[in-house]
Amino acid sequence: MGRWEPDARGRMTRAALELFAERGFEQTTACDIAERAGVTERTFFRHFADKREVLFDGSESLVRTAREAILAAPDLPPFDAALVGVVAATDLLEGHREHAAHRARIIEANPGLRERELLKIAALADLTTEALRTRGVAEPAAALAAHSAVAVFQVAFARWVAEEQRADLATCVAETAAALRALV
Amino acid sequence: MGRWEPDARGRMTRAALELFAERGFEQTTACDIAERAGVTERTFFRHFADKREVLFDGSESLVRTAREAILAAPDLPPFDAALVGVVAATDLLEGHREHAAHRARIIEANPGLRERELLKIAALADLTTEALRTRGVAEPAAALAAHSAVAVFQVAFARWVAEEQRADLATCVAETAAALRALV
DNA sequence: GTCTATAGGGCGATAGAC
DNA sequence: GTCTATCGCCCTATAGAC
Repeated sequence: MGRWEPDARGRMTRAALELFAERGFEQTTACDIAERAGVTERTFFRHFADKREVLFDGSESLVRTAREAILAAPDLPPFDAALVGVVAATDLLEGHREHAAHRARIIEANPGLRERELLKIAALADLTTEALRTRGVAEPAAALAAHSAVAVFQVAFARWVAEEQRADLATCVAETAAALRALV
Repeated sequence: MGRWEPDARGRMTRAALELFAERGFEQTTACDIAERAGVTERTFFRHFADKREVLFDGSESLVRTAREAILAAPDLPPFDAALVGVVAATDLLEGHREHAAHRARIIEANPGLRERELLKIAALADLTTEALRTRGVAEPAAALAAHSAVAVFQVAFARWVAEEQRADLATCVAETAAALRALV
């Protein structure tokens, strides 16, 4: 057995989610999280640029999945291509509605966390724009299609976790996309 | 003459813009800004919740303008009503292209500032959604129309400050809105 | 205005993996 | 030997409390 327990990163993300739920984000110090995970505070900051980042550990793979799906898709109109990326990203969340809702509640309760989430969503929009451009879509169509698809994702996600509906996320996205088309 | 120089708030916002441009956001402390503005650090934090906030002093009136324009508008389809709000907000920026571009460059260079800007944009989307709902628009149409209009604003603003074009902001918004309609 | 806790970066030491 | 993860201590700026 090694000198340290394995999966320090996973232990830290789980500890953080627990502590934020128990006593709130602001009332939890980076030191508390590190302690519960069995590492030092300094190790925490080596894995995560700041305290908020520990809640967004999976976001990079989500964005990468969207990007790759767009690049691999058949030839489609810009908005449809952007939706392909969003749908691929949502696939990673499907089946984890409880966890997503739990996490969303923590983020909603703190403006600083909301801020960070918006940055991650903006990154999704930016990478989607870039992927569309790689597929030959010109500006401003690429940026507009990307922002619209991401707006669909946001609205659909909010409805999905709002508990009233039991539909899966893919269905929410499809319905919301149809609603947008009817609207503009 | 009073005990203190007037317009401490204005002096602080100007000092901050200067210092951020001269040496960057991170290399400027709240203390530096206060010093150049001729106030104490404590006074700075009395006016602004945190260091970033000093760059977003006008954003509240922008959002309020958008909201009031929507509530005062004649009866329109949801997306058109949302655009009325965006256009009203952009009126406040018209004629200050140089200043807007300068400020945008500072924000773009710092992820933390980008984060704050996204929060302000999200506030614009949220208030627009709420205004549309007040006008009788149901969900998810209200949220989708608001997000789409704000996306148009973001893309149009980016093109406006990108220097190549000399068109005014209202023209950029109109063209971008037309592009979105053609797209979805 | 003063005091203080927390965030978070710098640097060197240590101990395993290769 | 190099590379990488962890640790410990020092530091400053932020931002809230009194």
